[in-house]
Amino acid sequence: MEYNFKEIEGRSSLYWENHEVYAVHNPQPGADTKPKCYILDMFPYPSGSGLHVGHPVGYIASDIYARYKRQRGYNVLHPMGFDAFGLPAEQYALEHGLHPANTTKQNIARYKEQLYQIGFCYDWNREVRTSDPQYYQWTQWIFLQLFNSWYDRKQDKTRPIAELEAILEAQGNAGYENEMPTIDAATWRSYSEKEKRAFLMEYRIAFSAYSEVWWCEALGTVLANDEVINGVSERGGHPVEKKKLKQWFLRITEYANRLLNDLDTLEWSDAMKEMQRNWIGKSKGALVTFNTEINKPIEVFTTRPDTIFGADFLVIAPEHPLVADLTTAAQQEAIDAYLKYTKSRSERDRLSQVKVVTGCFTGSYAIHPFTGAPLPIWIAEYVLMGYGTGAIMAVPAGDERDHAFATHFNIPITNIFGELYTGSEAYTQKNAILTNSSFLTGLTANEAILVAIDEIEKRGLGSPKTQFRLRNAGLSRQRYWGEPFPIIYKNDIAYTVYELEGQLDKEVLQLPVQLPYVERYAAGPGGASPLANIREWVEVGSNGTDTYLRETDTMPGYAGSSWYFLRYMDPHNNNAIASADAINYWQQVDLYVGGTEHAVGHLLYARMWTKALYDLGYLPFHEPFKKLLNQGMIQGSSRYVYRVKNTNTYVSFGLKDSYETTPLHVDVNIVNGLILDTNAFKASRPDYANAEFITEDGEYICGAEIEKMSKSMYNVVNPDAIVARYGADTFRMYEMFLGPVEASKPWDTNGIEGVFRFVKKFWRLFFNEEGIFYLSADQPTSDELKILHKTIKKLREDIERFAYNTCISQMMITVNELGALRCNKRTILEPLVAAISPFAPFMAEELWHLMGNEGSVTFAPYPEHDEQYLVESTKRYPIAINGKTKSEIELAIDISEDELKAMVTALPQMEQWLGGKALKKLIFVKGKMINIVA
RNA sequence: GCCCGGAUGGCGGAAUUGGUAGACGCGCCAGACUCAAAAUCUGGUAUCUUCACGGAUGUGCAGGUUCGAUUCCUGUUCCGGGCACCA
Repeated sequence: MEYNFKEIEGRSSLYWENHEVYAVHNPQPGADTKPKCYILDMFPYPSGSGLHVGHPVGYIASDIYARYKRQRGYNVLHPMGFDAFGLPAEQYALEHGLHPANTTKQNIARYKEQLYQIGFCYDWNREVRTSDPQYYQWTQWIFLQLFNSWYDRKQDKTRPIAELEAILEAQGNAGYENEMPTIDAATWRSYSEKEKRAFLMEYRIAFSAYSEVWWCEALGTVLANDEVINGVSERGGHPVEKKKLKQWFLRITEYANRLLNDLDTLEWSDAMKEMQRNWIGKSKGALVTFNTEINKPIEVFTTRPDTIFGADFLVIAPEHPLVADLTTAAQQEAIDAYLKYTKSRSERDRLSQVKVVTGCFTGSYAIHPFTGAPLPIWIAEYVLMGYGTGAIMAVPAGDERDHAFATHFNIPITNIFGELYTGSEAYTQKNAILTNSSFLTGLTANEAILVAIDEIEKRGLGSPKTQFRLRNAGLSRQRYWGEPFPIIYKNDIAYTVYELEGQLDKEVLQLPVQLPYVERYAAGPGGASPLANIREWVEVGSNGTDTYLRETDTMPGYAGSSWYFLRYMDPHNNNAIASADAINYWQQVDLYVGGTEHAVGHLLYARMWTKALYDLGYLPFHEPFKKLLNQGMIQGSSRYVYRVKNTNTYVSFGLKDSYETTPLHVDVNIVNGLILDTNAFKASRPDYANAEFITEDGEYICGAEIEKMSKSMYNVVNPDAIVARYGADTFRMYEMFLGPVEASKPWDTNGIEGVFRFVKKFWRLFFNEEGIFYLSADQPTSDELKILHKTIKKLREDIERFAYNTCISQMMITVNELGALRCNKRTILEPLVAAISPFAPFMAEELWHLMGNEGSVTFAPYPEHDEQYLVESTKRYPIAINGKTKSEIELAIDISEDELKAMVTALPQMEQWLGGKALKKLIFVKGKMINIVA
């Protein structure tokens, strides 16, 4: 029987479905069961264009591992779902008038169809969609936990806000100030409800605060930072302005240290950990207070307190609260102009244009805390209010930016590095011995830092301080297609829906707070979310004295994706995010597979949510993803045609240099290798219909280029077409055969033929010359056994290290060797079917049943190798002269060194190899090689 | 600028701990089968040199350590990714 993948794959799919082979069960607590293994893919955002061949790489890699682990006896949780809230769907809705709920549903259906045919062993009963109210009620629930929590810095732990209230009530906040002033219990008790709520807001993990957004009047919407380029909108180039809005944030900065330190416990790539470390950006330094002429002190943060005697001026951010006070009348006009300039600049602009030095003198001076020297105070855009204290002491001799600034504005520079400072550029290394630095003179940086901080503290000028680059995460979006906040403002004070119980109708206060249906997605008044337009939804009640209004912002994409791995454990639970039993059983994700583009966003937020839920007692673990595997990108291989200038004639690649041509992308799907299907080309676009070709030997040869796989390059290859032509098993294996999972590599449809041939050869081993399924019951030979056991050993080793490309190479070798031996013995082939099953599950399932086995090959134990079949009696040793291999010799494996030496030195070629020189040494590494040193 | 990763035949890649560089596949060449093609099968295929046996060179480049280096060290070039006036 010929290998007919369509029939085989249809039958296997049906079998899996009818027998619910992929259903995963949570065992009863305490039951004696298999060990668990949780293997997770980063769930996709279902875009309108479907999957291309680059998307499934990670899914196939994790699927192979999941199937392997099942065959090794694990209870494997391997689910899939959809990150279904998000901007593109809303943008599409704005442009086409289609409701995001509908387009999202359609896109998901398409994705599922594509995923289904590739044969992933997902338990679709556990599917989650972040836009499903049954799902997002728990996203809202977690938000409420975060709102109802604060961070206890002493215990380094998230605690319920009620416990903070009890502390305030009993003793005030002494010892628990965080960023707030100290108050005593009497003061707290004297506060009004509004004052108390405002005070607590400064402690909550999920809190609200004023913050700026980019508002674009012409587009009628709020824009993200990267949608604003050079002060205008990316789409359409419309003017944008900053608007101050009250927004929700997560106090992720409280977790900075733990997020940093716990990286050491994770099996992630060093690159990935490093990216997170950089993002968190811990730096140690000191806060130092500089008094000013007007007696309003400025606090600066510095990582180099050792260079304090080199401080020649201060720079504060344009947004610094003291700017107005410090500006003298003479400088007022210049400062106003500069502030106007910085207002027009996005933070991205301010941080990216490194070469341009701008700034403005306030007219005031600060007083150097040690020398008493007057230091001019400047404002400049390179100092950001959001980092440190928004003020720096500028040390031009030791900092490049400060140096450029001082040079640009002709500010005199104090040299504190002796000859190491040349005057033309700053000396930033820490190995200098300080000069001209009072009590620090003669010390190196690392010594001086300690001495300086000590002295600063002694004189009450400041204190050591650790600063993080990480900022609190914005949780508000002025958008429609996201989770509504379960928050209601009673007389402008934010309350959770639960807190208002008894004051409003029950339905209004229930989770989920449903996203209402809208017809229009345009922004609400003053840059508010589209939800603000729906008065009947927003205005949930009024009793004459109190007004109740819903929060109209929605949550960003990362809200739903920060905890989805928990929901898969118990996806239909209506009483909790997942039952405690389910969470205790499945625990951390053992293997998480996804792209590096989520290095900081998603992975950092998910880690923070996990830590908060752990602190609050909902989880028994504080890191979500134990091992992380990053799949590389699949690049596209573009094809070009060369149009002769001002004609409709196209010249083949090899002849194009004789003409003046314009290279044009041509759809890779109408090119076979490099040969263009000229008829398909003519049919592809009306303006190509009359195209003429200058060919080479009758063929039109295209040019080729490796580029990103994208629609605009016409190099997108759809997996559906590949599966239709070669079958899913071949597709799965070819994706893996291309190279290591982590590496980026170009897609080349041509190469798939090799894998397709291999699959057909594997299949043919099970059929006799008449095409009848036939396996022999004969005893296997030692050669056959050796092939089998060598293969099993290699497969097990390579699967464990995710080297699937070499697994497939090994199976190709195996099939070639068994084919040469015409081996059709059941004892050899049956274990091979089980062994290939993770890679080619459809074919394996079919063969498994043809061999008369009951049940699915999915649970067939993965074969084990037996060393006894791999023992060799002899070994072909390479003989090298001075490290260069010259010859080979076959020797008994257990030969002694003396025997070997006698044998080798007696070889007739010895004289020639030594070339007249004496034998200095003979190196023999047992089982490896022989080296003759002359 | 800083941090991380990488560079091996015409192409994708292999070599797991310092021990026969180029496994496996694509492509290409030759042959078998065929009226022919497709499919399939067999053999060859790093480079230079030699009629051949063989010899020399060879893992981005320049050095070093070692009996022996794709692998370790130093420097350097190029490519990819991330971060970026972060005080």
